[in-house]
Amino acid sequence: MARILITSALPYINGIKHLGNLVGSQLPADLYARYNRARGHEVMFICATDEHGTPAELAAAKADKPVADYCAELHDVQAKIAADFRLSFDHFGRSSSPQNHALTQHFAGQLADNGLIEEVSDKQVYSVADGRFLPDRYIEGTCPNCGHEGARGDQCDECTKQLSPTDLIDPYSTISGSKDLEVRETKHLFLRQSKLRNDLDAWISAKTDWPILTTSIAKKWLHDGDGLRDRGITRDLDWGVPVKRGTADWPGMEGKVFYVWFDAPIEYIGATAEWAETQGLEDDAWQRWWRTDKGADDVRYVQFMGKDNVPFHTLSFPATIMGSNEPWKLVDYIKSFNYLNYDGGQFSTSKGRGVFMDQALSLLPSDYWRWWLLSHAPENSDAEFTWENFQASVNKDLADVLGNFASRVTKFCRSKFGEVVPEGGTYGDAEQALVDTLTTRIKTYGDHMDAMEVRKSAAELRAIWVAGNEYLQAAAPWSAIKTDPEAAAASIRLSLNLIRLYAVLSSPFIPDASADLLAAMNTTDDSWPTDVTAALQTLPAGHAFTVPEVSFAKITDAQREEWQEKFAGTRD
RNA sequence: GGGCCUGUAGCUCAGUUGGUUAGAGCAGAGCGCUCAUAACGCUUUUGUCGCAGGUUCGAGUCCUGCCGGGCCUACCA
Repeated sequence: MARILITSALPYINGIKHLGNLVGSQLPADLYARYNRARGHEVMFICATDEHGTPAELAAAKADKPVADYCAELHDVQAKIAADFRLSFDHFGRSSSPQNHALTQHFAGQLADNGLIEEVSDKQVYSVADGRFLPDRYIEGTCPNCGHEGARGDQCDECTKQLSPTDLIDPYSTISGSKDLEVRETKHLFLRQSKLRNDLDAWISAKTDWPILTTSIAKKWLHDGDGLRDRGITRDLDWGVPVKRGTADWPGMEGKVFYVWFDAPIEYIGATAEWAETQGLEDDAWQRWWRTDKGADDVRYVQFMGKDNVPFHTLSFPATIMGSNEPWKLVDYIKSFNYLNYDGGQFSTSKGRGVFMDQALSLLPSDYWRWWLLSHAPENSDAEFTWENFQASVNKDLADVLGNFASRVTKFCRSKFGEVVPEGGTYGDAEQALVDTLTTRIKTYGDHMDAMEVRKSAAELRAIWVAGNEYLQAAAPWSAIKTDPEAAAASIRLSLNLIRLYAVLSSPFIPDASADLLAAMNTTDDSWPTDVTAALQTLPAGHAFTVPEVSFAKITDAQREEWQEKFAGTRD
């Protein structure tokens, strides 16, 4: 039994995430977590809300709530939706937790002790009306290059020129619209990750089995221009982890907090500590996942994230870990994803374009979304969600191939033998051929899942479902029943066991339907098949079952058109 | 501007270190079955592998150039 630590990139706190966010990190991480649990491994699956930073403060202000209250509320909202999507986190934490505060301050202290923190005085734009320093992109004005009037302080979208806020003509705050801006001097801590460049480069270069997407982004940052640059890790904000050097005050840093991108990945550790607390366990319970001197040596640590998160997970966070000079667990594998687009354009949180997690669940059960999203995961390039494709895929795969199989077998059995596994007959060549096919395919399925090849796993699972229909067609118990009832009984006995097997194999993708099928088969045996012949004898003759409800109702053309219309515009 | 990814059947995608007649699912066509959510099974049509050169006995695969799509470019997170 292996021990596997799985983290999903932290969803930001300022609202409900869309399907593109979901498929880029949380959902594939859940697939991997469920699969490894099913294989009998010890899994720690961690996620949390990322709660600090300017957008959180502004969202709270807009909602007219104290930021702490706002984050607490949105955390609960996100936790509820995650649970409804059957994301099986062992703990869904908060980056604002006391554990993360302490850990973040601890890491900063270690880094400072090791000469990896530098104090840098910088000039930043301060908005008097807003009473805060503004990140570059919260300042807009006229582009000095092309004259575009809506240029942001970091870049002009019109001519794509890189800008500094002070370059802008007639700059104003995008928060208040105020032009009462001034440049103020402010001091910040910088992580001297440039000093770790060679270590990081060697580490990344050794990861030859990582997705190209992951390593190419890391190498770009390592080698671009003068190489990896140092990074500011503090901000002038109220909401966040106060800057401290371990437990001691940090002279000159009063009133400042750590930058959200410094404390967010540390929350992977913090959330595991939160988990221990909620379980009433001591520190060693979480440290055995994270400290190689306390049992984490044999842990395999896998991270899931969208490509936008890759630089922080390949460089900044490892620099924090390495630079601490303490035996913290470094990531072993980073699975990164491209973006999912929506019907010809991008999903957009700010523009409310696309389908959001809560809306999705108001239309259909989570399994529909899980199946489509995972079987179309944007692994090699950006992928696109269209309602036509969604309808066609879900109807065919889930309703016709899998759902109908369970339906035709159980209903036939009920009408001919009653709701009990029939006895009699023996297995022959057709059954052996099926076993051989399944043995091969289940092995392939497992290999793809181990490799986190999400689309290929889905395709193989589907092929396993198809094998059942092929067998049934060849065995044709509806014909056999007339001349050789024993043969029909044997086919149906096998097919009923096949339903149970499908429920087990499918559970990482579609946990609710799998649970329903197991319940209908009146069994709690969800053990992963190692010997297919044995697995297909789990339900013995005489075992009672019930005909399951229709697992997957089809999406009608009318529904599809209605949803297409409904989500074409923007979210209220 | 620079870097990276990508372009394969009508659609969504596989194609290992270059090696025979380029594959899968869906859609289309034909046949079969009738237990089942008009579901299932079998058979089957379609490709100048973005374009143009080059290397090679041999290129979807390697090299160069061009065209199209996308992402990143360090103060959004």
